[in-house]
Amino acid sequence: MPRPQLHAPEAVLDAVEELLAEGGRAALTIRALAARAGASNGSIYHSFGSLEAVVGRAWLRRAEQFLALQRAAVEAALLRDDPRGAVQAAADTTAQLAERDLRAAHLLVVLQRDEVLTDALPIEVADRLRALDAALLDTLRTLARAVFGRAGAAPVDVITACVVRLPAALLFPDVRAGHVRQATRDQLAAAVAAVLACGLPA
Amino acid sequence: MPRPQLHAPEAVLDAVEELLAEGGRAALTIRALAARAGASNGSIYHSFGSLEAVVGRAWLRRAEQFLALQRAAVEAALLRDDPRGAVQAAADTTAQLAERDLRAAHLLVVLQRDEVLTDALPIEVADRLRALDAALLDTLRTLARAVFGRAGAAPVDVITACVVRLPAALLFPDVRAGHVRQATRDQLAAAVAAVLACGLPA
DNA sequence: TGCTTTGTGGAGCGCGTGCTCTATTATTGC
DNA sequence: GCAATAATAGAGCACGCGCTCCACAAAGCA
Repeated sequence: MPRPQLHAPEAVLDAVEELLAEGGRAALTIRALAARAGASNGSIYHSFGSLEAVVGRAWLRRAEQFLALQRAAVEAALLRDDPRGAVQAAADTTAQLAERDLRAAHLLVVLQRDEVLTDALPIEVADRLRALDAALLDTLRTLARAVFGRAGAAPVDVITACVVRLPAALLFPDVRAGHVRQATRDQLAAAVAAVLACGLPA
Repeated sequence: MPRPQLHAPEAVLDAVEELLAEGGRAALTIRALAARAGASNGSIYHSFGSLEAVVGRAWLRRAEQFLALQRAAVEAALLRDDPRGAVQAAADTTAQLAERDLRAAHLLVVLQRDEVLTDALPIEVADRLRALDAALLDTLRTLARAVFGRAGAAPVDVITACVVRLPAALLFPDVRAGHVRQATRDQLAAAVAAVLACGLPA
């Protein structure tokens, strides 16, 4: 048997989150990461292959956590036969995640998905990222069907506004500031209800 | 008299907008900018002093345009004694600007204010940026007074959600895609009305 | 026609980056 | 003990970056 692993990959991903929280994507360099994780760059390259792959895995870890939370909340509401409550719950997931694990929410807020899914990612990571895209789209379609009775482009777009864009606008600044205020969540709920009431474009 | 200027500074700022539209901030390098503007890097440094200064001036040009548009719309609505209409108009300003000059709106959407106001900016540019901050805050306070009767932190925060955060969430993706849809503007109007109706946090 | 002044062009400097490469170390199976 | 395996450390490479520097060009003034 070979030499055992000294630095757990999970610890490297934690260091990624620390650096991102402190200085954004620009502060996340191989050297800074190695120093923070107490490893060497050679070691990081041995286990991850590239910096993009490290970022991809860090994002993946949190995005999967987020989507699982969202999916559970949506399904619970749908079991209660409450489609609009499901949309509200889906929209509020970022706040939920921030409550449980602020650093996880912070990562997803600081790094846009498009900054993560680049051309040079290892196939396996890219595949899992695309699978997450599909899972989110599936949730959006489920919500569209539950609220509007169908899952075409227009209904899904309205749901996307409620579940993706509005939370990004209202919750993300709070997450960046380190605390999600109740007033913000109330504003979000009101805005989501209003956009849903707006209905489908003519 | 000295040698006359061969490359108009305005043309360089136009080139900035083109590069930002094509590849985001990462694509905006001195070399790319010089090539696009048909100038040399020496020439650009002679008239601007640094890349940050170029970006600052480009942003400034469009932000001043934006704020003038917003201010005019707000004042018109307030003259009609329509405070909530003034908030709606202020929120819709990005869409208005995109209609008149898509590239101007694009610049403001692609580049966040915080990415522009860095430490190393020339004093004059930094001062004008801070003056813009003050002007925006003034507009927000005016709206807060008109709607809520006072301009404390809480009322201003509600107005900020309506006029800054909601448009960023709903309109910016459309601007990036090159076209602001009417349905999106309707959603924004509904969301703004809902957040206003939500009132001040208890 | 110099002289001064200011804009222009582009070679090149120093630096930080992602990444590679290799010697070394730690572990297990024989 | 010794070979086999794989993780580790870190020097170093190539590259692109912002920026500097200076020789030169184009204009008005004497």
